[in-house]
Amino acid sequence: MEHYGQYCPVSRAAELLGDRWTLLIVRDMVVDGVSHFNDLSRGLPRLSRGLLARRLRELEHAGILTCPSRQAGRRSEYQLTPAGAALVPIIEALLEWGSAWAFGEPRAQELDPVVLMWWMHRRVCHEHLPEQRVVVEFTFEEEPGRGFWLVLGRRDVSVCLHPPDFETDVWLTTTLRTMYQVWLGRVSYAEAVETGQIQVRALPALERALPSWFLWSSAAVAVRRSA
Amino acid sequence: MEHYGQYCPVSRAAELLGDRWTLLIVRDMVVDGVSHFNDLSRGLPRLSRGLLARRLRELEHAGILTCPSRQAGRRSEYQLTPAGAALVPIIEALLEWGSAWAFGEPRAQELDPVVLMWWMHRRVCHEHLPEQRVVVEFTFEEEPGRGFWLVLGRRDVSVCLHPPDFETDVWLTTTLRTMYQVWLGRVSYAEAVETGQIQVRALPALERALPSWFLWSSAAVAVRRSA
DNA sequence: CAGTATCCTCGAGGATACTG
DNA sequence: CAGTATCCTCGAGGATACTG
Repeated sequence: MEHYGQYCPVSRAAELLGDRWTLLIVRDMVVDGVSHFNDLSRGLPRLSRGLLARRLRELEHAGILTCPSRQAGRRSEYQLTPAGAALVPIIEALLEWGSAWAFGEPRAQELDPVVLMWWMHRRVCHEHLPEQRVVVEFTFEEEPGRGFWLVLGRRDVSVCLHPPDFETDVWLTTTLRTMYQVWLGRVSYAEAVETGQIQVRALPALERALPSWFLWSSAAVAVRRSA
Repeated sequence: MEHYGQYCPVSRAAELLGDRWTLLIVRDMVVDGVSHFNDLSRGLPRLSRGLLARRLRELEHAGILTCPSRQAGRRSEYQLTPAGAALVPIIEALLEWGSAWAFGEPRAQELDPVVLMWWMHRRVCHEHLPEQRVVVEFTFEEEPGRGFWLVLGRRDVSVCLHPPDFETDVWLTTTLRTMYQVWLGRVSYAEAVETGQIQVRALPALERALPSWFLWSSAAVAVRRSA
């Protein structure tokens, strides 16, 4: 960002962090430990890959992250520097303020099923998963005729937008709106099931265990506190 | 700012606060209690008045400030709403991080004498001023042949860019660079005088009292801690 | 997988003049 | 004093195609 021309730590910080998308890239890295180009890109689908590459370069130049493994064709890994790790209080302050003063019902454009699946797959509690791989199929009423699958294994969790090679174990039907609200802690999963906002079909043991598999959003605590 | 399309409190906050200049307007209001259009404008000379007006409208629309006294030709006063007052932790987090990771020597373009005078006049300790009005004349070596005056009265403090109607009581000669460093607490006033970086000419009583007149920057504590 | 290069558009914001 | 209105420029960023 162009310099503000003010000898002040706040404006210096704003120069490095104020560009569009920059704080959301930092959020994903700081809060959820995302570190690969494609993982960042999939979580920020409205950010073009060209601009993501540029923002990462700018953050590197600002001393906020490094990419020691950068090499053509290699799976490069972005790591936060100490300056980057020190951004936690800024993200937390934005989270607290946003939860209290800028949050509410989701906008239509915010209800992206792929982003939600991508977020959920990042926040799975591997230790609570069954030994055997489980496949959860999501059907959202806003997207009829389309399915979304989470393939949950202890080693590896993946998102599928087409039927995976494995049989579905748990069928979950709800609205995108409800699933997002549960993700953010505005409605508890148990409550959504009780009130019929989420319908589950699975073996009873799996149905009972399901809520323990997900950690939900890291923002949920702040959102619930402000509710 | 255009929506990010993510149902997340951090991105919602970034949408409201991420536009260029917005955080600096908030800084001036939250930290120094600036509330009038022209006072904001004078502290942010690189922000055009048209854009300042627009940003204030956006902040009003975002529920961060109100302007109850708006009326043509009236001296309107912008006030922070509770949502605006709740921005303090965000500004503080930016200040701490900026002091630690984005601060250092001033850039040439940051050494604006008018902004410094304007900042200093906002942070005067009225109770410590003499009963009689005092005029301090600043000469900066980077701006030879030009003078800057602070007219310090218990009731009213003003900045003059031309010789005021009152006689100068204190002559202060230094570099803009030094004065900015003292303002931000990177160098103490006493130290700058001892080492000859600031030269003062005044009656001994006034010379002794002078350092008590100024509160220096609200950022000085954080800057000094990170030094 | 993780980008770069190129072309193109549109909107942010400056400059300037004007006003209740 | 505190803005608004108008015109104009330039650069941010999307789209697309390509690459070690």
